[in-house]
Amino acid sequence: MSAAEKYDVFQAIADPTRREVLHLLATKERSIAEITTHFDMSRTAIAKHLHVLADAELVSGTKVGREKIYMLQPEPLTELKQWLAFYEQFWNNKLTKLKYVVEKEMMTDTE
Amino acid sequence: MSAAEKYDVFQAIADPTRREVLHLLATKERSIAEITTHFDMSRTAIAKHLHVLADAELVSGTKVGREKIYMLQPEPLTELKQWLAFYEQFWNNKLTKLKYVVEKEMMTDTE
DNA sequence: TTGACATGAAACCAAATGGTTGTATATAAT
DNA sequence: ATTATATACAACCATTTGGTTTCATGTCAA
Repeated sequence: MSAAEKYDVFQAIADPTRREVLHLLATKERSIAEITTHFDMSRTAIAKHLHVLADAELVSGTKVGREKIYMLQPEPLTELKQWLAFYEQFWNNKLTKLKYVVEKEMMTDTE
Repeated sequence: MSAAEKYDVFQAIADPTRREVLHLLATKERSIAEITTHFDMSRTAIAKHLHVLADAELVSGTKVGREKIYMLQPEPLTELKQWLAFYEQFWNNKLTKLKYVVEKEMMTDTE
């Protein structure tokens, strides 16, 4: 069961419906039908979204009887976290500069 | 100059070219032409990507002479960070379990 | 002022995306 | 055995996306 790797994490989370699905699966495992009840679209559409998420390995599904139960697999989000970490230094710099300015102002104001 | 808000951060970073553009702008401000030299596509295509990024407020451009200089605006990434933070608790749980196992092994190994 | 340069904007296009409906198959319940 | 349920899969469709080419405009340099 290798990943076709057609979709990566970035693409997978780009769609708001898929983010909502992830959020639902964060609470607990759910069947396709159960997930569908939370949306205003067909079961097939949701199944497709789940395939995209599974392709990005953000969820995994196992067949239980006639149901397919999907569960969250958050590991691939580490890639996103690492990507973000690189940019954090930039907005942290801004905050640092701001903090410096504020503190300087406080000193000149109060003394 | 309000945001048309057609694109959000999630969509903006979904495209690998746009992520590369962001990475380039992290180093320094650059003109459209300069950015284009790093890619194998037309200047117009890059300009479109920059519009998407600008729409998501991840970059801003100012005209200087006949050039348009774009710079990184990392602030909207905080939204992404917050989104991620929610899911971190899940994979942290897994890591915590792993850490526990490792430490337990170390103790039994070294003492 | 004339030409080269940098961009803007419009028209166009193929492929991908996000949805639908319809049909088939496997499992559960009566 | 029959019916209802849960899903799979294929075909189809409209819109969006990511790219192109072409033409117009503004600015810099000679």
